Amino acid sequence: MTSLGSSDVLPAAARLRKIRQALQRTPGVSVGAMARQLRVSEMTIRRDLEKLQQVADVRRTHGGAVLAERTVFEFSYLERQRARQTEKKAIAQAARQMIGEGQRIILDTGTTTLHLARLLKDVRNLTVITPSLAVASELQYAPEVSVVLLGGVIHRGSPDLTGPLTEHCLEVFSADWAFQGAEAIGPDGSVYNTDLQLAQVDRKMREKAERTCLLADSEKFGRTALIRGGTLKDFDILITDKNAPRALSALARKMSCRVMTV
Amino acid sequence: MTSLGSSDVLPAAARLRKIRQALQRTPGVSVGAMARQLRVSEMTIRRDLEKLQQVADVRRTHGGAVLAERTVFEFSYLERQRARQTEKKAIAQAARQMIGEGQRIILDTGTTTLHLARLLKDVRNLTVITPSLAVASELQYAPEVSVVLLGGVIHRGSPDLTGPLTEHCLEVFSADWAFQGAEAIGPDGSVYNTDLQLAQVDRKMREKAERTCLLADSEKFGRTALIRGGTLKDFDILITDKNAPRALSALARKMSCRVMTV
DNA sequence: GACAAAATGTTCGATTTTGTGAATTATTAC
DNA sequence: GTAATAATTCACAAAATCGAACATTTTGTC
Repeated sequence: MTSLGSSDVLPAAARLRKIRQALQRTPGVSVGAMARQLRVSEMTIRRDLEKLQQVADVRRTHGGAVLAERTVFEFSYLERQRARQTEKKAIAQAARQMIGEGQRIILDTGTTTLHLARLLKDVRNLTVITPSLAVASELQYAPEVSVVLLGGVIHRGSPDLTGPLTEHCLEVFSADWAFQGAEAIGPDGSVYNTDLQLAQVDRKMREKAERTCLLADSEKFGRTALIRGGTLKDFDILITDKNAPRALSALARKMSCRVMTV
Repeated sequence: MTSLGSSDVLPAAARLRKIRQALQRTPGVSVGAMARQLRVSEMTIRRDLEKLQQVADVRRTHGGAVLAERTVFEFSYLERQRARQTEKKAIAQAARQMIGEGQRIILDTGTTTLHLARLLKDVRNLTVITPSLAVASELQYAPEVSVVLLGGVIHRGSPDLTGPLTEHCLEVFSADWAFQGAEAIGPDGSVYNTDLQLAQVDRKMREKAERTCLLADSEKFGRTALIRGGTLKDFDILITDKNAPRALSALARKMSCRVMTV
């Protein structure tokens, strides 16, 4: 492949082109390989790569070079659980029914609320307030929906913003609904989060919404987690699935929280 | 010495990409398989995975690694930024020199500031406050940098947050530096933006920073744009490139704005 | 051909990356 | 629960790579 044409050294410009081509084919080139292939010293290749880095989308690395990354902005996170997708979708569907045109709603972080976000793309004149980059991303192109992203600190590997700034942002809003998930719901009706900051943000959200709704599939019941962020009393409605424990209805009623089962 | 075989050994960075690609194809990779496939020791793969976990959407597992779920914001505006790349990079480099460890800086929206963001990944103990999803995305995996995303409304097709909420968020901060771009700089030293909200947010940023710096390549001079957001008086330093007009220096001096040319 | 300028090659100490084996920790099987 | 097995981490030595300085070759110009 390299041996076509003259086996002599190439002019500099041609060498740069060859390096660039090689980069296009493979995920990266090594200084040594290029030097051998183009019959020049390694130092020359290094200087070439330095040059290419200046003028082209080539990035120098130890041992060689790679092509610069494409420019797509992505936030990534580890999906908590793929489990219970069906239940979560059904719960989201039920929540969707409660939202009307022109409303302002607060959508919390979580997989269930993310499902809900997907169902909101065609609600007319809707305002969605959220600390979740995933929710924001999901709705960014919905023409009828305006998305307000709350401020906050970005945590590595997590798709949501939390912290004092997030609470501070919420301060200025008032919404028709707040939809939240939970990590666990104890047998006494306590609602748990994994994280203190998250719990505080959640509390503030409930303050700022006229009505509040908790989305929790049946797996969440009877467990606990690190932070007790509130109780069922704090929610107007709880939406869950058919596998939720029997005792739940009575418990919720005592705490003046309506239960919807899907 | 280099003439030995080993023609298929990739530089480290390329290996990281291969691993990431493999991860994209299959739900997970094992340390052993990767080591065999890439002809390196398992220890090397472990170190690679550790690195990937730090800087990318990869999560380590016992025995291998998996890909974290991604949230993608895609914006098309980057296409036109090809122009003046070299100048913008050089300007960003100069700005980088002014930032020290442990500082808090505000980074505005724009392609030049995005270039600057790329140079900040290894600044220790840095806090970056920004309304730009692109900047936030760029720095989300920098282990030493904490990123505060300001709240605001997401506009379709634009990777940044603006509006009253953004200003409200800025209220609580105070920073060492504010770095901003501009759409145009008039012959009288007026600084122009394309958008009123952006201009207002910019003004607030300057209020909240001890020192302010304007990043503008020479193409911006002598033009105007929709909104007059401020003047060179509002900036302590202007960084530009060699092609900037001669008159600029005198003009800037009159407005007590230091000029750096790269 | 003679000269200067640019490009390339060489050498070498410093730095980064990699491999190895022992000690430690997690996972699995029982 | 415990033992057996696999994976991980740690520390250190070996190997590869880097870049600067200087030597050498090539190129362009008169």
